[in-house]
Formats: sequence, C-alpha cells, structure tokens
Amino acid sequence: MSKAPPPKPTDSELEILHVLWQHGPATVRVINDHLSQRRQAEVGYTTTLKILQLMLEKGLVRRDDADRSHVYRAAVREQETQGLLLDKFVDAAFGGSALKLVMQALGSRQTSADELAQIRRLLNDIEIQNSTANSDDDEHA
Amino acid sequence: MSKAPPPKPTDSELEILHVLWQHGPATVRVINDHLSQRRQAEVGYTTTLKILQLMLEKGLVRRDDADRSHVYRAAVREQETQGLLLDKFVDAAFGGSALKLVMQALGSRQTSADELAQIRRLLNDIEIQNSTANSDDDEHA
DNA sequence: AGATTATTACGAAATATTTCGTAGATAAGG
DNA sequence: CCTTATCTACGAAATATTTCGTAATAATCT
Repeated sequence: MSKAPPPKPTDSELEILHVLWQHGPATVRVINDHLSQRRQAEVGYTTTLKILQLMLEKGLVRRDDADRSHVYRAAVREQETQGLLLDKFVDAAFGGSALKLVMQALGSRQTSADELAQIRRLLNDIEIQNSTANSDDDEHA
Repeated sequence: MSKAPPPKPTDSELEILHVLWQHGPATVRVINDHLSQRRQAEVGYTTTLKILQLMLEKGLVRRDDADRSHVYRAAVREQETQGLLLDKFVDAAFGGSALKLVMQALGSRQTSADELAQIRRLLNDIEIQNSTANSDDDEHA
C-alpha cells in the first residue's frame, strides 16, 4: 500500500516536464533558462524553483541534492503522462470519443504526405493485431 | 471593429456547452439537472447560474430573457470550439505535434474496425485534397 | 391578500495555480 | 576577511476558477 500515482500535471508543470524529457536531468538554472526562452517574457528563478518543489511533493520529479545545485529529473514517463492527459482531454472536450478527436486533428489542419503514411502504417499494425487477437472468429480462413 | 472572439472555455464552461450542444437551448434548471446527473454530487443551482452569467459576458452563450426563466443557447459551434481546444492541447501536451497526438490516441486504446475504416476514408480524402491543391506543381503531367 | 416557491443578480468565500520577495546558507572572488 | 553571487526554503500576494449564500423580485398557491 504505498502507491499513490502522481496526479495530472498542471500547465506549468507540463512545460517543465517537456524540458526534462528533452534535455534530461537538469538544475533549476538550466530549466529556468529553457522556460524563459520558450516564452516571450523572463520567468522568475524562484518561480521555477517553487514549481519544482511542488512537483517533487507530488512525485512528478525526483531530485539529487548531493551538490548544492540540486538536479531534477522527470519521475513520470512522457508517453504515460501524455496518455493520461489525453484521456482527460478526450472526455472533457470530445465527450469521450477518441475517434472524433482524431478526425478533428486530421481534418482541420494540414497534414503532410509523410505523416499520412505513418498513420497508415499504424492503422495496418492495429488491424493485424485486431485480427490475430480475434483469431477465434477467423479460424475458418 | 466589433469582433472579440470568445475565449477558450474553462472546464465547467465546456461541460455546460456539451449540454447545450446536445440538448439545444435550455433553462438554468434543465442545465443544472443535466450537470447533476453527469457527476456524483449535486451541483448548486446558483453555481450553474453564475457560470452561465459569466459565459454570457464572455460571449460563449446567448440568452433569451423574454420569459422569467431565461433560455440559454450556445454561441459557439462545437467543431470550432473543439478545434481551438485541440490546438492548445497539442501545444501543451504534445509539443505541437498533432501527429504524435494521433498516434497516441490510436495506439494506446482499442479502436474498432469500423472506426479504423472511417479514419482510412478520411486519409484518402485528405490525400486527394493535397494532390488537387498542389496542381501547380503537377501541371506538367 | 398572505405564504410559499422559483428565479435572477451579485458579492464573496473556497480552491487551485502561478508568481515573486525575502531570509538564510553556502560558495566564490578579491 | 569581507563582499558579492548563487542557491534553497518558505510565505504570501496575484490571478483564475468554482462554489455558494443572500437579497430582491416575480410567479403560484390556498
């Protein structure tokens, strides 16, 4: 009885997680520099520090405080976190229909031929999985 | 000079918009009943009223106050609103990559054969549009 | 009419999130 | 050693969102 899954990150927390996922473990200074670049305005150093401290309490990051400048790293995986957020978002914005979301994402923006090809490959993979999983239905073939 | 596009709805506002999109114009009472059902706990009547009043100011809903019980209706379209939210979400959660979002949505959940077929149709449509839109490049053919 | 009920308007408390200032400690430079 | 810079911890202000209580008004019922 010790598992309390980390909660859904807030917007700021997610922004920090992006930095950690892409950059790897980093100090507050490094993270803050990245955030400041990503936005128009400077981000206060202690603002970033504070959010990281809150994230630590929530279990979203871990830290190594061996040195004076603590080093933070993500404690949640990118894909899992995105999956969690996606579930919530599908519910909130698309009434739970992932299909509608995909249709909207593909329909209302320009998608390159290369990306379309990737999606087709994924569709093929999924159908193969579906058919092997359903082999009871198909056994006559 | 009179266009101020309605802002991104909050979570509660979106929940109300869902009711209005599905049910059509409705009174506070009706909307509140729907919300109360959708959740575990009762929602205070004046809570719903208050949010609707704020939504009115923001231009997210319109109201007919001819009768004593005002009738509210959505002032933003479902698809447009979802598109707006999707853009923000793709940026925040997937670093701007709609492709990643689609892959995640399709990959990490079960998708029926019927849904897969719908997506294939959409992909075909998009490719046709891409090729006719690019006819400048292809005119030599 | 008088009492009860339903409704709107409005202020403000409750909650969540973001932001920053200040204090204290530690390191680094001169 | 003293000054300056950097860092952490912490409190709290600023902002956004949600929730609800109260008062005023209008409709309904007996």
